[in-house]
Amino acid sequence: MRSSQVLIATLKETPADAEIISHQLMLRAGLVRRLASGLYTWLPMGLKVLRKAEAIVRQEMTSAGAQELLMPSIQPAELWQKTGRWNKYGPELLRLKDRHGREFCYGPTHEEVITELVGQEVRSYKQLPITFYQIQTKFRDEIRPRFGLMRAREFLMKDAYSFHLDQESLQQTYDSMFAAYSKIFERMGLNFRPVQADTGSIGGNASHEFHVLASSGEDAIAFSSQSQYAANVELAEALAPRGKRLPAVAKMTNVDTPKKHTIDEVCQYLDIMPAQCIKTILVQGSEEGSVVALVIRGDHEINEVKAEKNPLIAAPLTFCTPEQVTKACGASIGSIGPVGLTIPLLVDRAAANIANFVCGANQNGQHFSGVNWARDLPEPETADLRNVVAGDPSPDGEGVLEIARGIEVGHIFQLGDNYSKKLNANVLAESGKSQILSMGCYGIGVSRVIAATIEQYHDDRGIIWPLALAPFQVVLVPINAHKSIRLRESAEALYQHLLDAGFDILFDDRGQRPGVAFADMDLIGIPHRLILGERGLDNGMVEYKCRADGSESEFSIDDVVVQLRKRLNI
RNA sequence: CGGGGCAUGGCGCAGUCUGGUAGCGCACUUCGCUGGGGGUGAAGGGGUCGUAGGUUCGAAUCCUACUGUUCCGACCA
Repeated sequence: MRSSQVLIATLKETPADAEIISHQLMLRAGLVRRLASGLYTWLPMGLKVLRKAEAIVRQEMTSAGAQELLMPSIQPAELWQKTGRWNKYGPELLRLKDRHGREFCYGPTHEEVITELVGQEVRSYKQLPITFYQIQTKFRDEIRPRFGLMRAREFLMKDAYSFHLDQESLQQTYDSMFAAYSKIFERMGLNFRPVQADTGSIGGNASHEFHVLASSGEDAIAFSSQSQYAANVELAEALAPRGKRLPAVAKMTNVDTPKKHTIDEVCQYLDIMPAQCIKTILVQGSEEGSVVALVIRGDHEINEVKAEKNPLIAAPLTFCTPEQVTKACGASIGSIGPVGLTIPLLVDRAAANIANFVCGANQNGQHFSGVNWARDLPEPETADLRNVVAGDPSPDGEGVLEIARGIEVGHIFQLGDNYSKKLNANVLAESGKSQILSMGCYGIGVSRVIAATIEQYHDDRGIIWPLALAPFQVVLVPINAHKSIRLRESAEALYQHLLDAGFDILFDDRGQRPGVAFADMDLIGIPHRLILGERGLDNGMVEYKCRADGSESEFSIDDVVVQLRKRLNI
């Protein structure tokens, strides 16, 4: 393609509202433009990239045996009412009415539609298992869209759904989707990790997320230094400490801690480490109006996902109001402790393992020190309530955990029969009886993958596309073509030659000054650059530069196809 | 939802405090010189100063309301 025929909408300056690097570079390279909060137009150059990502996804879905279809982006409320999600989904669901006053939503996901469809169209066990996928625009009315395309409201998603008679078949498709996802992200050239994940409100047996590793990632993932174990921190189990609790030597005493509320303040005031304190957090219990105390070590954090799974605790996890706190323990936030509490107490394994600790005294401005379980208060009921931290033992017993940041680009679930039951999706089984289908669902945030890729591959000049996602594989820049008919003709001929040889090539025929052309192409991130100038032409040579490592070389024009193929690894 | 910032040409910003009819850089158009990492000179085009009210002889500037947008928070014991 000729650059004079593609919109090259590069920006010299960084737009003020772009915070993270991928957002800045997508705007600067002219891949996208913002229309409204969380809504973006894909410009031609950006769309080329998006289509390449889509193509990879399509190929791997097809070879994993999934069939492509396309469902409407607008869905009737009725379907969502049947599964109960019309009420449950909350304000993220964009609801709308047509001219007759019928209610619809803009689909944030398509479980309802596909389940309904399969329930109608698939009648016999002989047609199973079956997997469908689509690449469709979704809309989720995020509380706070941010980071450009990373957390946009409208985004492009590949979603696949599989249908089965039994768990074994579901597991098989799940495994092949897992493999297909790995293949997809490998082909894109991404540094990624599959991790065990929480199934969230959807429920189900198994779930994995695929994360692109990047320091700007919104998720924390834990992985073992020695084994294959990897999990979202939301899920990663914090094992009980191996060592025995130290003996209770200190005497429990009441200490004044005026106006010291946070763990940090108390620790500084008493000159102790946060690990010697415990913090007590009051949350709503699962019974209406009840309150439960959660106890963790001072240097740890509550894991909401784990906590709300506890039968005593209300989901979603809700912290108590100041009034409830005062009523339950007689002190306000900052002075709560487990000693003498009459409400149910759940203690994290690590917090249960410390001795001679400091905690709130349930009296404002007072803490206890030298407190010990089984002496000053009963031996506690323990639970896993905290986020794992780096250095914790790996839950599989091998190695210790490390923590990294990740961008979630894919998520696969075993849904079971949650949706099929409610939408009555069943088939006749071999026995002649009708049977509810069991389901899996598999998503990839295609537009997010693009942003994640840029987070991983850029430098101070711009984007450095992995070959598989680059808008063009090669760019040909003629230098000073305006001055020389010979050069113009040679450049045209070379362009045609490379086109015929099957390269995905951009011919920069804009006639810009070399500096401008180079800067634009570096910003856009085309992996391989050929430069044709008078100098080289005299010797029948063309210059080559690699975007990723900056290496330069020169080779004969006659040899250019061979040389490029070598560098493109084809 | 709570708190803060911002809104002036396509982009980045100044001007607002102290009211007098809008400016800079980049980009864009034309012409010249130049031509291997965002060159240069000249001449141009482009702005209801977010919207609506109000104060005033006069409002980008002061007041009120609204809208948009963005950042932080919604893990706090």
